[in-house]
Amino acid sequence: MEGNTGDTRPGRSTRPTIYDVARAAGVTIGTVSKALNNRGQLRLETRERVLAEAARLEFRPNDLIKSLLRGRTYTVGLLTTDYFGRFTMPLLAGIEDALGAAEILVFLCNIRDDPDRERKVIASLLAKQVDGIIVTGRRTDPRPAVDIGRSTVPLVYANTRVPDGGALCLLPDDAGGARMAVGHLLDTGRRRVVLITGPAHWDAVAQRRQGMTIAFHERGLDLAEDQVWCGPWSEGWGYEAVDQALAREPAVDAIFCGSDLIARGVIDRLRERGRRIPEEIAIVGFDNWEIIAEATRPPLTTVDLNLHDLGREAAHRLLAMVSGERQTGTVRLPCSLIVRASTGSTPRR
Amino acid sequence: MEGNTGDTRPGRSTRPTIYDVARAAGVTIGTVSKALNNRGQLRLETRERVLAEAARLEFRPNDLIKSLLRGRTYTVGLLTTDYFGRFTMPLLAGIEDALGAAEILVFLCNIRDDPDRERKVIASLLAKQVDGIIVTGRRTDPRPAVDIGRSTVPLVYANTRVPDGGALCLLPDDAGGARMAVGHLLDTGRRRVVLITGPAHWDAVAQRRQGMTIAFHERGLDLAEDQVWCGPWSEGWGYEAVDQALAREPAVDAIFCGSDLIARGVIDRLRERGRRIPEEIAIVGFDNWEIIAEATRPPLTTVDLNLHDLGREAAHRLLAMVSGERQTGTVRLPCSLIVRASTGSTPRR
DNA sequence: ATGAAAGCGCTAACAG
DNA sequence: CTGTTAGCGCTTTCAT
Repeated sequence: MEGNTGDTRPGRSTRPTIYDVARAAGVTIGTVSKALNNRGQLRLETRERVLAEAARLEFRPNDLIKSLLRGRTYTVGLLTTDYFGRFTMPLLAGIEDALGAAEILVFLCNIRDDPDRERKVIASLLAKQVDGIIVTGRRTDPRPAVDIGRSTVPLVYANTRVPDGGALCLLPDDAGGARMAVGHLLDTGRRRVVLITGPAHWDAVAQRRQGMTIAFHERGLDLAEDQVWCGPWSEGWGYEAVDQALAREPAVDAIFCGSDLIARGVIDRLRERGRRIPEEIAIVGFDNWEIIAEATRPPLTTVDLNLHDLGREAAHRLLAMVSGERQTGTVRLPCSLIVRASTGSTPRR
Repeated sequence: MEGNTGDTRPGRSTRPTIYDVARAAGVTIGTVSKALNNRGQLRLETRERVLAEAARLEFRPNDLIKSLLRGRTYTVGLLTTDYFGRFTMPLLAGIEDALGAAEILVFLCNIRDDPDRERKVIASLLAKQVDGIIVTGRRTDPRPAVDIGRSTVPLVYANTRVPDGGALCLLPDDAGGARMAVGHLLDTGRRRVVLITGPAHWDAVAQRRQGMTIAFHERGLDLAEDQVWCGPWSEGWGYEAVDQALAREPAVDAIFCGSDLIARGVIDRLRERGRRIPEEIAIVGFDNWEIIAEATRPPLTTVDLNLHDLGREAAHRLLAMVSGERQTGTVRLPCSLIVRASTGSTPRR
């Protein structure tokens, strides 16, 4: 006598329900509910018998109904536009940490920079009654706010932001990271530092440049316009930019790169040109993309965006909002400097 | 008069329900249901009035209830162990393609090689009544089957497999990809080809080596033991292995690499040693990790695992299983050869 | 200590 | 053409 054997009610699915357990244990569903949820007053013997039957039938309560009753589904949506997952996956790991081991599950939706897809995904998430939504992106420039209509689902932007001041946006502190990185270069005696970075109109580029400027000012130095080289976010650009930078200022003793990929191109070109790293020129990257940063020769000192922490923070705050707290504003979370051999321990001068 | 204004039933949430629409339109919920779902016989005027009220109230039907009624949730679970998302994200994109634009949503769960976490995630997915589960992994070696107990949720393994013959496992055709890659080398006149690859005990390594052997045999050649170099999956290994391989056989004219990362190390070392690519030595990689493969100098000919297609196929088959079809066995899906400059167009001999 | 019954929001069969 | 009602599987009073 297994499963639903003997069940006479029509239209039943094959999975055992609370009715099956009740019948098997010779009690009513109310009693089963109490036994399973450790509520109410039950004789120990009854409770145990119910539990035993539930286990024997491999009864699994249906969360849909609990959700219906509680008004919470213990699910959240994560919107991303990041095809390669470089940003999304660490963020997701942090989010999962904050949401507990499978306590709350995450719908990951790639909206692929398609507004129509975004609309559909939002509609679907809302229909599925997610407890909250986290929106993330590849870049930190402002994007249009997600349109959730009259819905009041908690919403957090992580590694992206919107013009709307009522929204909560969590971003890495790019400027702070750059300030640390360049501070490290200056404090180890470098003086002719240039910046080779991505497109000037990117928010992250501006932020990091700003951080570099601050590091300079803090030491009574100035960052000149011609020490900054903007180009595409590619290894190839780093490679090319080295020639341009050295042509203008042959005595460069440090290069701060806007990304690890750019740093990789920079290092390759410097080696080809016979410049020793870090003895003659120190290099710092940005992203701590380990597969790159640990493979350069020498390994690359770089800034870690701490996206895992950012994800955790985003989820924590989302949960706070679910509990009724109001959270707004733009928050910058600290980056970390990961020191490897490309900046050396002993400066040249 | 907006939202729930006037609602007298107690314990109501803030979101409008079908009752609100019914009252606003001056009909009963049955009529609203028919109007919203385009079912039954309704006067056009009534239907339009209901729709108008629903739109005005921004009524969004609650999928939880539909799921309850239909016995399907239009959600699937995706289990992964891939922290960086290199394999997961393309797979997910393919899965999303097959599942339609937000028709079906995906719970992405990173189980981090933790059996306990896996158990919890499975329990949670089953409780949430997912329509199916796709299990993926970083490597194609057999893993223990996922334990879903007495549940009958459709299950597909993608880019990973289990010993259980009753399961459906979808894998890239590593051997076929290697055969194409090496065939390409041999057909463009290379004869002294070596393999620099990952750890010998990885299934993918064995498969690719097997494919290479086949390509050799098809042309009446043999792959000798000493033409194969196994080591870690790292750029550093590729770099080192070049020296070892050239020491044993200085006349090598092609290197088939087990991964793009290894190929990257190989290319770097060859350039340092002054060997011209592809004139003297042709290089083929594996993975088509574009950010690497397009940045090597010259750009890398490599094998694409077509994970996007694999994801799509996995989801298609999962849906077929949801519809009652039975699917079992291990299926290998074709890889593609992406020809770039590292193999040249004109062979040397 | 246990049973009975209302209800979560909606669909679908059946009445009227 | 529209209204009524019985569930979907479970939790939670309220009776007994």
